[in-house]
Amino acid sequence: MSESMKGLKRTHMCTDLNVDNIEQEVVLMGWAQKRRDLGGVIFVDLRDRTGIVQIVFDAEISQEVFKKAEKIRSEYVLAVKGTVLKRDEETINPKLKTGEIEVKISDLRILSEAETPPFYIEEESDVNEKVRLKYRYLDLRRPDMQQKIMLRHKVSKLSRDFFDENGFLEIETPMLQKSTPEGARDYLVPSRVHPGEFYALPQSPQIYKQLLMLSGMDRYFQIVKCFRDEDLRADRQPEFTQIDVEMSFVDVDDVININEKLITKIFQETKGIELRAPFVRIPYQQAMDRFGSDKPDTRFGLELVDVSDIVAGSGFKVFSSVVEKGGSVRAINAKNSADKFSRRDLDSLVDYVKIYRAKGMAWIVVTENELKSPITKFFTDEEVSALLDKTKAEPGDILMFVADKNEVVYDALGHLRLEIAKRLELINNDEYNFLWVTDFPLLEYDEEEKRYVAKHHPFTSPLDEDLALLDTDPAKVRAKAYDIVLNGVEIGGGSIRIYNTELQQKMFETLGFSKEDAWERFGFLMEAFKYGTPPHGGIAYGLDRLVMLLTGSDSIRDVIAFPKVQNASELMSNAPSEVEQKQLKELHIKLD
RNA sequence: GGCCCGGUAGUUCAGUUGGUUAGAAUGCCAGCCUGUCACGCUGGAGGUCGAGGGUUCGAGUCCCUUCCGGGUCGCCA
Repeated sequence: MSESMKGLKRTHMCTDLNVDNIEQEVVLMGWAQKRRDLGGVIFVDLRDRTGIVQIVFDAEISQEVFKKAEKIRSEYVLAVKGTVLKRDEETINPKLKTGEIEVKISDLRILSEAETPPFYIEEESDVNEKVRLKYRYLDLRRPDMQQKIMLRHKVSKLSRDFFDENGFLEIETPMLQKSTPEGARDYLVPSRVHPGEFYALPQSPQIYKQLLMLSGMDRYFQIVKCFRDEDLRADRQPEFTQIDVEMSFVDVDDVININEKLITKIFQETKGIELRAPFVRIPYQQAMDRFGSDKPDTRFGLELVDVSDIVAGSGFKVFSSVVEKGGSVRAINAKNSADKFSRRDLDSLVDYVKIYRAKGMAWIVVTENELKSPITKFFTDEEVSALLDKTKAEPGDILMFVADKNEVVYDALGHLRLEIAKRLELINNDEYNFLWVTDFPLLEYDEEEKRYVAKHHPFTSPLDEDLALLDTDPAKVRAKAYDIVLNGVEIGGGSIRIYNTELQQKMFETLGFSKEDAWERFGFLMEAFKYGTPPHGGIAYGLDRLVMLLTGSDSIRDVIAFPKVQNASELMSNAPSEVEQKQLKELHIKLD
């Protein structure tokens, strides 16, 4: 049975009502959260996206309405007309925003009945995510999910308003574009009219936004879906949303300044948090040396200490040989952890660093009277005291060492640092530490491909002072690239771009492209640069990650209305799926 | 592709060394109940123990394969 809502027009959302509405006749529409039938009186919690209000059915008002109210079950959709009443002092519910009032109902329509949902619609539901995602439309009825989605809207809206006020134009760029196999895997879209040819879904609107600068649009932004066909993580979805930004006639400081204003505004207006700008800037190399990561969480210490010079000539071959081969030995001083980490805990930390390819982890437990350690016996007294000195070790501390190629040492200790902080509960969840990591390397050497690849992307400009190194020592060239990091999460990244044909071509050469190959793939861009290109640069934010952090969620799935699961499928609709032979034939595709 | 964790009523979970008819809470259904808001009381229904195979007199429990979900390494210009 489903009744018409004809003649009834909603006057208020559920939690619009308060003591100012007393005696008013109102019409509400929403879902029955819960029915409490006491025999002669029935209470129903009526819910919409604003929250809950209690409605009351009394047999004395109308037998007919009362009979109908007895049929109400969870998640029935109701339209009700009634009078707002003040609750008696002893029946006020302080847990509800509308707890001081209730609505006595004179007319009820059951607009839609509902099967019993597979899980109860409530805040902080502990239901398995598998079930939640299969019934995502029900999951999204839960108040905490609705708040997340509403906050996401607010961040989008604030961004749009901010960019509009600052002279940016929102311009759409193509979803079907040319595949450029540098970087992540593309999602490919077959062309029906060009047999054997494919479009790619954008990994980012990078080239188009640069061309928009060349077109004189001056300032661009777009809140835009991007696609990468790579394995998923808690903070990685195959389709995700970027706040994409590009500006003309700017250098690094200009981009950073305006973005600090954006972030400050978002935090002010969503969380009421007053951030202090300018944010800290840390050059990439310093970030690696101090935190072992290019996205450091600076809410706690535990910084890395390089002890290579102390152990280089020591009798401990594991350490000295690593230094000889150009690697390093670095340590973290876990302050005051000696009574918190048992031998077994240390063993588990040794296993932990092995995830990141470290071969092991040495440790020294410093106590009032002695050093407990499997390695101190290999060092002279002078070496040991130099180690304690440099790491500022005091009784109660534990020193943890990893020796390897720099890359491995950074990775292992960078993650170990986070793990120790987690275990020692050093992280304050109410703190929001923003910082910029700057001066990224332009290139990194890819052992597999035996060539340099762009660390950011191939359109990134080198630092002016490093330009000459491009010929002599490409690995040393730093880029005008910057990431914005919040509490150890990279929420955005960008760069100042190359804006002339020669440098762009040289960049492709350095990346090992033949001239023909570069022109075949990116010729339209280099051709465009010939026609008068303003210096330009920009940034792109991961909107999902930003909202994840703003809402305190553990996964970006919680801030995306209809996310994919780990194998990139969608549990509700069961996408992807096989298609009909006829469709394949039209697309000139034969399956292997 | 690798490693780790999980899958038992609708839901959240328990299930001992392999041993009777697989339990609890909650939800659901029915009846009663005029001030509840985790309403209460009485009664009831509800299970392919993810799937397939194996070991065994006997498997939710042990073994193999496989599917599904989560985390993570690789990967993510």
